[in-house]
Parts: sequence; structure tokens; C-alpha cells
Amino acid sequence: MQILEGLNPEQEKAVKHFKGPLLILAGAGSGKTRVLTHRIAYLIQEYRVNPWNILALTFTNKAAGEMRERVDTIVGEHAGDIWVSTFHSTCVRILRRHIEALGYERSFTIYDSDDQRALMRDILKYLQLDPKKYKERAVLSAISSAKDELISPEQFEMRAQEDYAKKIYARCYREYEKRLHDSNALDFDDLICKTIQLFEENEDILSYYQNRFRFILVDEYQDTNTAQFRLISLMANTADDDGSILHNLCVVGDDDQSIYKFRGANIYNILNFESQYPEANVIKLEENYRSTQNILEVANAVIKNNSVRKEKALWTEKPKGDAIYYTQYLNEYEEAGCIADAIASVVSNGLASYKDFAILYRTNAQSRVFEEKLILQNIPYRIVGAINFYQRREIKDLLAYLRTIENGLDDISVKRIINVPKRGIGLTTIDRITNYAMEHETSFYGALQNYEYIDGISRSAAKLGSFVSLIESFKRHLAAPEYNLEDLLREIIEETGYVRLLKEEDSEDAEGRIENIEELISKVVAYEENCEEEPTLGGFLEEVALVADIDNVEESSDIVLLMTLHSAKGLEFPYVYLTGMEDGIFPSYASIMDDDAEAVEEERRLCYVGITRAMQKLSLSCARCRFRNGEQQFNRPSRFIDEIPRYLMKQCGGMAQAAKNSFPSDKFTVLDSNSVSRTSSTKQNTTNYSSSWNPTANKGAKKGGAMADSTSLFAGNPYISKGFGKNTSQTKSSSTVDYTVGDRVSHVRFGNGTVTEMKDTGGDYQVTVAFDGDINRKMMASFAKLKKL
DNA sequence: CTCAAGAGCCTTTTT
DNA sequence: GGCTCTTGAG
Repeated sequence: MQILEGLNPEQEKAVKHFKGPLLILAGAGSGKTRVLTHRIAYLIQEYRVNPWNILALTFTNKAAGEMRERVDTIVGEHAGDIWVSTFHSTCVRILRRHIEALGYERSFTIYDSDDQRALMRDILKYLQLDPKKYKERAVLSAISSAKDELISPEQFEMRAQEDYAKKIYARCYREYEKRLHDSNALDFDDLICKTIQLFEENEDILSYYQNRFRFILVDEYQDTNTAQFRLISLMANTADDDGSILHNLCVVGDDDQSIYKFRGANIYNILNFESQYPEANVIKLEENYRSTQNILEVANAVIKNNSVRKEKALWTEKPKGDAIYYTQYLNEYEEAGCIADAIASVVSNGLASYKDFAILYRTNAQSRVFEEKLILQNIPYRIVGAINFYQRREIKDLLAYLRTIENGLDDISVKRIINVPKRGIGLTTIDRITNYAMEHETSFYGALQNYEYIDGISRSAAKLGSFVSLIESFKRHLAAPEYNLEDLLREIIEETGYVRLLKEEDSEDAEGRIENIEELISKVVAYEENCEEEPTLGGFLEEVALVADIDNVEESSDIVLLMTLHSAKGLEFPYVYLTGMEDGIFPSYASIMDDDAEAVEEERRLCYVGITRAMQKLSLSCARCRFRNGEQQFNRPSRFIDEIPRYLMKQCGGMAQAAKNSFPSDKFTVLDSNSVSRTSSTKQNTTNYSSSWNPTANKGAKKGGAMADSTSLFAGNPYISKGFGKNTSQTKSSSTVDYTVGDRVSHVRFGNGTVTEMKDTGGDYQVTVAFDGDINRKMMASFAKLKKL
């Protein structure tokens, strides 16, 4: 039997399982996608299940696409009938067919977080709430959590009891729901919730889908929230041939990789699966096919500190592999610089190519320094996440035109473009139109169409009129046969002068925007060409609304990837840099301060995810200080570093001495050069700092040699490379500072000032200077290069 | 109505 | 440090 070939006994058991609920606890790198795809193939070929009856759910389009591809190759014919897609796309597909039953039109718009914020801003203004006390984000996140837990505005209000703030939230929630409905729009959470509502209120529709999806498979089950669980359990209620009810539900997940609590993910969905479905089979996949033994040992050592988890231990038949590298740098610039150097060096030695590397960090804000240093080294890279292509201003503007054409009730989109590009329609006019719309219970665009009847806008009337006729002409043209979406988009750009105005700006910024717009045009063209059904404006907008940045990462391009740990889930790389390993960064300050002790456990799971991305080499790093929110911050190494057994780690970088001085009470003791050579017996001696740690020195090393291989990963510390020798602490010891509190000093950039404070931070001074002109600055003595006057 | 400068907030993570 | 929103002058 070909389908079972190459599977281990546990995997085979999972693939062969037929009816009834199945929980597969799949550790990182244990081949879960393989099990899912082979299981689908087995269902079809061995159990004669109609492909049409299979639904596979994932969280990202990328995961769905990969599964689709693999299923297609094993299943071959009729694979297209299998429904493989994300939760959100699945729901949109269902809603596009049936949403009229809920009082929406099929052309509904999907609001992203920017739209949600714009809408909430309007609402807070309308309810005349103090914007200092009630923040859009806070209100929206309360609403989102409520929706994830399937709590309606009415239930929310009841629960608020006498809590004043909660009652206000409840009012916002209710108004928000009303406005979404009036705008014929759904937010991300609604896609799931409205589908549930549809099923619960329409038994015929539900039973259609129950019959259709006789076998349901869910990937990354640990990330499902309460609503998603409800959705799945509603559908997975299939009447068997003998009339008995079956739950043909196969979920795959790893509780140790549950990292989306902030998005409502309920880890107890996976922890309690067996009590929800007492008849469930449970299979554990613990053999890892991805990482070396050392990497796995580190991962296990960290994750075992969590109390809320199912006991399991990953193992592998792979060799021990390299030690895990750990370096404490002076600051984030040194960290990024050394990593960039190291990558350049490994690649130029032909040991790996750019695409083998990933730089991971906790927050998107950390990416900038890496970007800077990679550019310096001419290393091709791509930052994943940060700003999604479709969130860029110029793209959202043009999409707002398209959305206005598709769904005129979408007030947020109409308001976005009514004065973009500038048409001389100001805030006062917009407010008047809004009021008119309220009074006459019509949409903003509806009011706009009646502009002649609105009081007090005489001066802008002509402008409003031409805006309306512009939109109407777009609509008319689109209705014409032979006229396609590309024509429409080009016409919008032409008629509004959007690109022309950008060209007149003649700035670098504008140039980038024009490039993005060209990219958008090609995305429209690609959609029209690849679309499986008849391409429509609604179809395009839907596709665009549901893509994540990670979905657009192409495997073929040879570039270094930079991304958050969250984005990295599900990916693997030969070389992984886990950066910013500092208490306060990772685990985040918020999680450390959280009343709920489980908050740090979630961070630890995130750390586990990061570690298990690495196939061959894993490097951990932190910085003693870094800039955050405009000021310098000092952090001790992450508590997760403490949790890693020392014998697995190879301490790198010349900061050993400084680190020791700086954190004498830390549990983690920095290795000295002797213990480095002792613990790294599997490798050649690497204690000769001055030669082997210098990336330029490595260029002369024999290609593929163990030394170049293992040491070049860390380019070490700039003081050494620059030839200062081993006495690192000398270069910034107190002896070089000839000023003290009260002295007048001068700085290259900030000019003259007076020293107001000096703190010994272990090997260096943190100096606070009051510069003339009322600027106070904290800086490190070793970098500030202050001159005594 | 538009533009420029200043204030304030932010940074935990995203479909 | 940077982005967005507010404020005030033209």
C-alpha cells in the first residue's frame, strides 16, 4: 500500500483511523501535514469516501495551499472536490451563499482592523465618549473577545451588571453591531460567528453542510477559539448509514505550540478534547524529523517548565549536531551587525544559501536594526508581517474605491475616499452629510446622492455631485460586457489622478507607493487569470481581505527571512537566530507583569516554537541594552536562557567578562573560555578568539572545515575584530571616563551640556546629560564619546 | 479647507 | 524613535 509507505507506526495508525473523533497530538516537526494528507488519501482510496465529503481546515492560506498541493499529488483525480481552506475563507464561502437568511446582502464587505478602528472612532465620537478614557483598541478588543466567546451585545450588557465601564463597552458593542449591519459589513470575528448563527437558525442549511462534510480535519487545533470549536462541532455531526450520529472529526495539534491566546485561542479545546468526545481516539506523534538532538533537548528543557500541558517528549534519530550558540551583545546594533556578518560569512564560504536563514524576534519593532545591518552587508532579505501589503495606505485607498463600487453601504470606505485625492471636501461637510444620513436613516453614500437636499453645504455641493457621478460612472462601466477588473482599476487611477499626483510629489516615498499600485494591478490581473470561477469584483475583494503576509512568501527566492515568532510557526530553517532573548522583551514585560501566571507560559510556548524551527543550527542572542520607546533600556538575559542546561550551550562573544560583572547574581553563569572548550568536545577547539571569531579571518579558512563551519556562525565582538585584543573590559572601563556629575561636557551631535547623573552598569557608565537647550539624554559612556570641557 | 508643527501614544503577538 | 492625531495659523 503506497499511501502507508515511509510512515512510522503511530503515523500509520492515524492515517488508518476511519470513523469517530480522533485527536492527534503532533509535536513540532513530527510530520503532521504528512499524516493529514495521507489520511485524506487513505479515506478516499481505502474507505471509498467521496472526496466531495471531505473538509480540511487550516489557519493560514499558506498552510491550506501546501496541503492542497500535497493532496493533489497523492490523490490525483477528483482532488479538486476536497474542500481545503482556512476557517475564514470557508465561512465566507458559506456566507456568500446563504447570508441573505441573516438579513445581509451577498455583496457584504469584510472589515479589517483598520476599518474596525475607523468605525469605532466614529462610534466613540457619536456616543460622545471621552477618547482619553475609552480607546478604540481597548473597546474593539473587548468586543472581539466577546465575539470569540459567542457573547452577544445583549448578553454582554447583562454581564456588565453595575460595572459602569462595562456598560459603556456594551453600548459601543451594540452600536458597532448595528453599524456593521447597516454597512453590510462583517469583521473577521463575524465571519465565524455569523456562520454559526446561520447554522443555528436554519436547520436545513446546517444539515446540508453536515451531510456534505462527512469527514472534517482540523490543522493547528490548539489555536481554535470557542467560536471555531462551536462551528466545527456543529458541522461534525454526521448521521451514519445506520442512523447513529458520528463525529468524524480529526484534529491535529500541539498544546505546546498554542500561542494565540490573545486572539481568543482556547488551549482547553485541545486539552479537553477527550472529555468533550469521550469516544475519541488519541494518538501521539513524538518522533521529530526536523531538528538535531541538541536542538530538541533544548526545546524539551524549556517547555517542561510549563505546568499546563500534556506530557510528551520529542525525540529524534538524528545525530546530536552542533551545540546551541548563545551570545550576549552590548546592544541591539551589535547583535544585528554580528548576525549579518555571520550570515554573510557562512554564505560566502558556500556552506549555506540565504534562504537557509531565519532571524526571529518577539515584536515587529525589532526588525528595523536587522534590516539596516543586512543592507549594509548586501544580504537579500524580506521582512514578513509588519505591514501587510493590503494595509498600505495607497492600496487601501484604491481598495476603498473598489469597495464603494461593490457595496455602497460601506460607509467607512466611502468616507475614506471622499476627499482622497483632495477634492476640497472638508470635515464640516462630512459631518453634515453624516448627520443627514442619520436623520434619514440612510447610508453615507445614500445621503451623498441627495446632496442637493442637505442644508449648509452649498459651497461643496458641486464637488459632492462630481464625486457621486464619478462613482456612478465606474459602476456603469463595470456592468458593461468585456469590461474587466483591470480596466476598472486603471480607470479609477486615471480618473482620480491618484498616480499622477504621486508623480508630481516626486519623492522616494511616492515612488514606492506607485510601485505598490503597479503591484496591485498585477494582483488584479493574476486574480482574473487564475480564478477558478467567474472573476468578480466581490471575489477579488474577498481574496484580498483574507490574506496574511506570510501567505506571499515564496520558497524559491534565495533570501533571508525576518519575522516574528508568531509568523514563524509551521516553518523550518536550517539556521535559526532567536534574537532579543531578554526579560522584558521575551518574555514580554506585559506577560511578566500579568496577574495570570499562565501569561509567561504562553511566552514559553512561543520560545518552544522558535527553538523547534531550527533544523541544524540554533543561535540565541540578547543585548545588554537597547533602545525602546526612545529611551535606553537595560535587560537581563531571558529567564528562558536560564532554563537551558549549560552543557548544551556554547557561550560566544567577548562579552563574557562584562556579562559576568553586570549580572553577578544571575542563576546563569557565563562560561569562561576553558569550560567552552571542555563542553564542546564534539567540535574542534574554538577558544582562539582573536583569529577564528573574526569573519574576515574565516574567509581564508578551508571550505567546509569544522572551524569555519561552527565558529563563523558568530562573528563575535567588534572590539576583538578591530584588533583591541582580549581585554574587552579595558576599552570601556571607568578609567577612560574623565568627567563626573556636574562637569561640562560636549557631544558631537547634541553640543554642550552638564552631566547630571552617572550610573555604574558594570563595565560601563550610563551618563545622563542635560544639554543646553533643554534636552535631557541618557547614554552609554562608551558610545557617547563625551569630551570634558 | 489645507498644511505644518507639536503632542501623545505606542509595542506583544494576527486571521 | 516613529506614527498618528490634534491644534492653530493662513
